[in-house]
Amino acid sequence: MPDDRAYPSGGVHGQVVYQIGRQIVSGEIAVGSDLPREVELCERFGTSRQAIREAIKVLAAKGLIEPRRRRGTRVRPRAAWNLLDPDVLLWHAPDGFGPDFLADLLELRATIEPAAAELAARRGDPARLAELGAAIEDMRLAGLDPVRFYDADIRFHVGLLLASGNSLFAQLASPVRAALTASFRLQERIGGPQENGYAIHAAVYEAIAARDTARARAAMAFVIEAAATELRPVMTPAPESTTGA
Amino acid sequence: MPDDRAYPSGGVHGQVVYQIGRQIVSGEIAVGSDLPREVELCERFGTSRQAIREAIKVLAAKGLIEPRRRRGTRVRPRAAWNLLDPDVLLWHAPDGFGPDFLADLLELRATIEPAAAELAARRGDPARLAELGAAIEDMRLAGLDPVRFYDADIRFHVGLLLASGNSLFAQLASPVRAALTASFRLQERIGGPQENGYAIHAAVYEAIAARDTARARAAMAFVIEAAATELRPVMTPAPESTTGA
DNA sequence: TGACCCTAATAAGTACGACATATTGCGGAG
DNA sequence: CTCCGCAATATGTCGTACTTATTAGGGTCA
Repeated sequence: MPDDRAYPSGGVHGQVVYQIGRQIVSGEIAVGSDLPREVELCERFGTSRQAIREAIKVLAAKGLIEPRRRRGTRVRPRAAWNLLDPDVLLWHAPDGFGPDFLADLLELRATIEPAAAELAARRGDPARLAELGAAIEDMRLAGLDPVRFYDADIRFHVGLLLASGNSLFAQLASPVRAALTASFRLQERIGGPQENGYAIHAAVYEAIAARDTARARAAMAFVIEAAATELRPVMTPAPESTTGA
Repeated sequence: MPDDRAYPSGGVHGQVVYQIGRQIVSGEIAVGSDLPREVELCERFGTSRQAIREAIKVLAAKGLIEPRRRRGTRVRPRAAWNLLDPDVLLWHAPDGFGPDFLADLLELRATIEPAAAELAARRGDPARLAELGAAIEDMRLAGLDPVRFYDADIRFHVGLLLASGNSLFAQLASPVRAALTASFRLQERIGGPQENGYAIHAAVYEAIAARDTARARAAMAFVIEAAATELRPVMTPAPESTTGA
């Protein structure tokens, strides 16, 4: 699982970043409310003010909070959060994202990934395309084994963004990975991977390998549409649990 | 200029974040190389280690550097940088992005903005659409005044992303704004705004206001294509200056 | 009574000094 | 020549003291 997130990480301040970050993203600390004072956080976490301050600076760098003199440190509105930041996305995961955010993620995928497929078909680096082919082959070998299938699936979709040759598309690997992970968890409730999963992905790869830009785009759009169709009935019931492990 | 960046900001540590961030992004501190030791940075900036450490944590949170015990703090490969982070983008601006990165930005715009136009046409909040209309009207009034035109232009494109109703599309306001700002600077070399600028933007707005999704998408794609066509001759000569203000 | 200014309290910002800990490279023993 | 262990190094953590911006509240004057 080649992740790019940095928090949670070893070290005291990293733990604090994760704890507070999770509490904010999960809504436990409400948007617009004030964090406890630094000294109070020191007592709560049993750490020095140095560690607390470093954690606050990290969270502020990701747009979650805004420290100000005398007023204290306030949680910024969600629109100000760096939602595409790998860490911020990761902190969403335990709560399952929620139907609205998942829908946004799917729309982003439906927009980006077909374009990425087209670019990869047009100018994709052969080495990258080989990795895509390997991922497809692993999907075939995985059969109905969910773990192997999902792993190969992620490798394919992320690899596609890298193969697009666009550094900004590559940045969207985190949200795509997050969306896939969340989708897997939902799909498991209705019984494992789709039977046609391998076939529709292979169609994308073959179009890219054949340098057929239009077909690559269309095939990829179909993959996303299939995922959206499958998820639609599952994601409508909004989950209420905030205590989920 | 409604910005969402946080650095440069008041305060000592904010200055350090900006200085080092700029040096890394501009290449003055090479990728893969080590930053000076914290104590040495203290002397150089004339600050305490506290401020230096907070700055390092902020830059690490944005993926630029990776501190490690005993080894020191190393500049991470560019692929690890959070290129969509508003601050990281802003730190690119003084160097003019460079042709490759600008091309990536344009591809991102060409992918995202037509989709955003379609979504805005489908379900855009009337209040947001009104803002779009106001921006269009300002573009008309601006005539050939570059400053007014560019301001309205940015308001239109950013407003469109907000009107899409997708929180992740909204996150891409920063890169879009960055791309527009960079484009303006290049276009000025070949003589101000395009004459048909207002007309092609107005076409997008009218399609959205008429809730015509297909026309909105097509009109927006045309706007981006026009911008790309106009920039193509200007952005090929790679700028050499790193000393820019 | 109401508006205004000044003061004091507050919480983040900065600074300095010390120690802890992980990691790497070097040198000696086998 | 290999391997083990020690020492050097740079970040990580801690504690305390002081500074500064900001705001709330009280007191004064019109």
